[in-house]
Amino acid sequence: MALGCYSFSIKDILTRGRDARDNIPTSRDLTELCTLKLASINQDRQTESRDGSLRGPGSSTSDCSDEHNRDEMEMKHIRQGSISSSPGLGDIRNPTSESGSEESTGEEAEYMACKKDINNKQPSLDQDKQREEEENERESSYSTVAQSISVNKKRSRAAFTHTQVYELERRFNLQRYLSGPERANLAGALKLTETQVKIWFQNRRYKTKRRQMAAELAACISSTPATLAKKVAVKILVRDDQRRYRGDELPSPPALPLYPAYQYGYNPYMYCFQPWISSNALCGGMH
DNA sequence: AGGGTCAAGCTGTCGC
DNA sequence: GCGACAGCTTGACCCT
Repeated sequence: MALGCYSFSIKDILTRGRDARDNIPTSRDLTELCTLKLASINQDRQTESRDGSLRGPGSSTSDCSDEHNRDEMEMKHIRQGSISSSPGLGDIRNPTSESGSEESTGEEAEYMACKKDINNKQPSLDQDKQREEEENERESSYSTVAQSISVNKKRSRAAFTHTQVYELERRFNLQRYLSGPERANLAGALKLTETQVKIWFQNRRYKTKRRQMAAELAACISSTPATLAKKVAVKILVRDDQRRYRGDELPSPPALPLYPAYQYGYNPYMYCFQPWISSNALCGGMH
């Protein structure tokens, strides 16, 4: 059955729309898409490295030394503030690290509330320097604000500075996985915690994967719906006014359970098509 | 108000 | 058992 090529779960139905929208590049995404292009080049090498020996590419011994040397050089540049387009890196401050804890706190929530106005007024990368100056001003008063306000348990989300994100993105383009020392170096240079760097890379990998899957799916569906529809195998029952099969040769519908998969305890919508299947497998499988 | 984004939370898996 | 990962989900923030 042709429709079997597209199996899906209820969960997919509920979330696919959002993922598809994720694939639509916003103005902010345009920058990311440029960097993703380079990232995809490195992906295979990183994936090979990751799947190769130890878990995690950064753990591979040969890569580790090279990457580590490069890492040291990068960190040296960062500490010297010599990286183009990222002025004032040495001034990077992070609210969570300022609070002395890896977890988000109520203090941070207060900080973020203060930060909100600035972020609204300074959305452009061109104004990064001015924004960071204002952030530094604000952060100097942050500690006193945090001390004076009772702890609010409401969960808050740390917003990394443009410079921090820039450096994270730049590093992500170089390598999708970081070893422990590399992560520690990067975290130290960006004034983030190792956990924050680790989580950022996890989220970034997942984001990239989601967009790739959505793009492949969209491209495949838009290019082949007619083809898929044509590839339904149908037995010719009558040709030239003559029956081609005897009655007992035809499968009787009641003999075929409607959803046989149910009998074996797995989702009938999931048995054929995985949404992350490659475009080759999806498009080429029917030819 | 509703939807998008994203850091962080949660769960299960895997290698050591 | 621990740490890192994937694959989501949650909740706060932001934009229109």
